[in-house]
Amino acid sequence: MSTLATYDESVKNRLLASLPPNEFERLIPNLQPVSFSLGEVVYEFGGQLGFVYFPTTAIVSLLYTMENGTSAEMGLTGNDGVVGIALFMGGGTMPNRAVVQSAGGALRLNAKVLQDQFALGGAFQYRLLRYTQALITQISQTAVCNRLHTVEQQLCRWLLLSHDRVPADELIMTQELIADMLGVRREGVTVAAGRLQDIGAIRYVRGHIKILDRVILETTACECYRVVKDEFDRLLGADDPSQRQATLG
Amino acid sequence: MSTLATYDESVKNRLLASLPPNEFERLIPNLQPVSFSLGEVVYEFGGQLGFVYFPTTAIVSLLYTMENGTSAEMGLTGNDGVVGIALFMGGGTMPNRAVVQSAGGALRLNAKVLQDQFALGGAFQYRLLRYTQALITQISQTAVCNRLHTVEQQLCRWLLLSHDRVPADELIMTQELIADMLGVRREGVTVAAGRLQDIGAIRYVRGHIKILDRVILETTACECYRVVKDEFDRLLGADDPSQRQATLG
DNA sequence: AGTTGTATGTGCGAAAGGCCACATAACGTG
DNA sequence: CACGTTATGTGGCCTTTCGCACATACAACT
Repeated sequence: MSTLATYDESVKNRLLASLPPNEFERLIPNLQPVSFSLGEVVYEFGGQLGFVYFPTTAIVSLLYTMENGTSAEMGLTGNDGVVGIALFMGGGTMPNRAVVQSAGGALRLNAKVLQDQFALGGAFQYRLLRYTQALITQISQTAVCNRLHTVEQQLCRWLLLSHDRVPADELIMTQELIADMLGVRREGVTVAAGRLQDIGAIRYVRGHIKILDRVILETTACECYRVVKDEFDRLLGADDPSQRQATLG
Repeated sequence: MSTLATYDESVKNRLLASLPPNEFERLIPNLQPVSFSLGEVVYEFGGQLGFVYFPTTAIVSLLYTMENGTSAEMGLTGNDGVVGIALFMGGGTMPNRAVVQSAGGALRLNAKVLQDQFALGGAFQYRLLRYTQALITQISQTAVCNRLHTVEQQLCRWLLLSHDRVPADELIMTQELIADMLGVRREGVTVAAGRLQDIGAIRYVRGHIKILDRVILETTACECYRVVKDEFDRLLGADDPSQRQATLG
């Protein structure tokens, strides 16, 4: 019934693309391309997941929502990772929501297949766990950033993280939504974005943000962006599966 | 050379105690009891770990330190978990520090043995990953809490989390150190702690904090404490390894 | 072209928390 | 028991952010 994913589509997700050929090809017949629209909810607080998703062009935000309705973003997953880590970590559900922050495609993988492949302990397991560790770093740094840095710094960090995960220089995102992500007021974002526009780092019109100068953004951002970026590069970049024995036949 | 851990000591760590007898007994000969003093650094930013540690009576804080020296706590590990997840998650190092927040004992396990046992994919792997997921929840909730809640609420959350992990009603901890953990000023803690003392929740004298009334603390705390507590109970409480196939012979 | 909805800009007062300076109080040590 | 050290208490001033109210501006559709 469902369309099968092609090789070309599957390599767009860097986690999948980093797998050795035999594991990669074993997965392809189980991957189904899906399309996410802006604002779509991938999973809800405590909701059981039937699939994990490997974004190709979509970006998904992990959001925590408080009882009083305020929310904040913990992390971002793009074509570098996977949404739904609770399925292989063993908990089944997570106490947060995953919302599509940038429309695009993803490849979904059935939970049962995922768990079977994970249990084999090969490069797939290794990659999934390393990605999870990178995600932990991102969440941690977000926590610190929330505590210690200004809205402007956080906005820069957020713009850079998002920009890293889309192919274009334009982000489709209103200031209102960014405010929700950062857990601040919309007005605070307006003011900070206005400053960034004044110094020529970005230009924005009604929900369309153009990244003009990454260098300015990087110098205006707090160190948090770089720490997260470096750790992602370290953990997901150079492929060195020899660091761990492959228990694969 | 090193003393071996006894059965009685090993069951004091709940993660170890939850293992089926065959896996538990296989680990015991590899566990060495160690003793941590207050303030001792278990591992540094980026430092290679030779061991993981299963606290029995000690409590270990995971701290992020900024370039300007300010720091904040991401999570807390007591006898419910393990310190050094980077060793089985595959990254080797983590960009944070682990500091002993409450002196006490732990059991250490050699990295190589850990990885070999982890690769077997049995209940041990299952438990370690579930604990890691619980830790992710704790870190995430800390992030949100930092963003949205008052120092007083955070102090309550912190006192409750710490109290859950020690056998006594007294915490050995100065307000200065608590301020570092929460990423706030020492004076802010003084004021908040003063209020909690006024309403009869705690009593403190020079680094000795007595928990007098948990109910008051729980009502004064934000929801964050309960969310984390519930998730820990769900993930680490009832033992149901049948949710995942044991690939053990 | 006008209307409507959504997005953004701006200006207050209030609150929380940061930074600084210093006062008090407990404890240990000689 | 005098002293220095460490821990806690307090106040004053400043910055950041919040919360609210409302002004403007762009975009799409009739």
